[in-house]
Amino acid sequence: MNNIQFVLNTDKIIYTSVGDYNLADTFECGQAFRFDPYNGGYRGFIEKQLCHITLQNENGQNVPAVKDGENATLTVQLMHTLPTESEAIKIGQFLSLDTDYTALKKQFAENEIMAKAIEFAPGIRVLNQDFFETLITFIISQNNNIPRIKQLCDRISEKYGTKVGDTCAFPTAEQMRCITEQDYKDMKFGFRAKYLADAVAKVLNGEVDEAVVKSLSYEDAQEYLMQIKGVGPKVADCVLLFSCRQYRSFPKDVWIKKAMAQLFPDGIPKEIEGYEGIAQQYIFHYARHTL
DNA sequence: GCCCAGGGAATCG
DNA sequence: CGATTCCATGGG
Repeated sequence: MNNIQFVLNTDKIIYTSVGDYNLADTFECGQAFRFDPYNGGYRGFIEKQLCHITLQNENGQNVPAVKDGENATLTVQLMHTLPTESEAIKIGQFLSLDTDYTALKKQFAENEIMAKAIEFAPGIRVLNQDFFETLITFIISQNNNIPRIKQLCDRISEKYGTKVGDTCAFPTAEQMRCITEQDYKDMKFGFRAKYLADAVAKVLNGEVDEAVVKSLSYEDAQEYLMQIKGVGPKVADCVLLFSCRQYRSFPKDVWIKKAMAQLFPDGIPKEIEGYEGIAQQYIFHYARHTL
């Protein structure tokens, strides 16, 4: 892991020496559901704080993406509070600024097909999101499409989350304690209603504990999460990849199954071993836009 | 009306 | 075991 370099500037955190980052590819590739384009960048909650994220090139101009080797900056403006140093580090970790993607992609690209997938969206980063939010949003994601997943996540945030400015944070487990199965059905969550109720209950009573999940091996963590009704291998893999840094977790949705059969009929290439989850994001994006 | 969506549980052979 | 089938909802 790399050091995260940053400067604190009253209401902003400016991360320096950033390369290889595309905001749209990162925030709209289906790993996060509550970030939206805003004022030349993206806006959403990181560590419960409403953040405005922008990228600047070497001349300080706002840009949607920067390439490998470009000496760019990434600015996170906290919209309603002032940042501390420890928050800056956590936010940098959320944005995956502590992982050397240039080196990872060089390794992946030794495989020809991976090289093509990477070329299609080289600026994707796998975010390190909040555990509970990731668990709930990916239970919502099952047999569902991305626009409607976003809509349902927004709906539950507006009704139960903390209001901040003109938007709302995703609710905490405690804020979701009062929601009944019937409430979820009334909010059009359909057959996922009982799954959501079970997940919230198990987090609240400690049967599912974030610290335990993060202490377990990949296999044990996946099995542990699957004690929740409505959490199977795919949802568990998403939680482990997008909120627990289990980079060998490899979520297999309908797109990936299609893509793997077509692009990698002989199975997972050796070049991505140990980091299948990160490689998966390039393949997912490539498959969704070209197959 | 049909099909599908970042799946999983229940059921069946 | 693996393979169907059903589950709610909304968009195309």
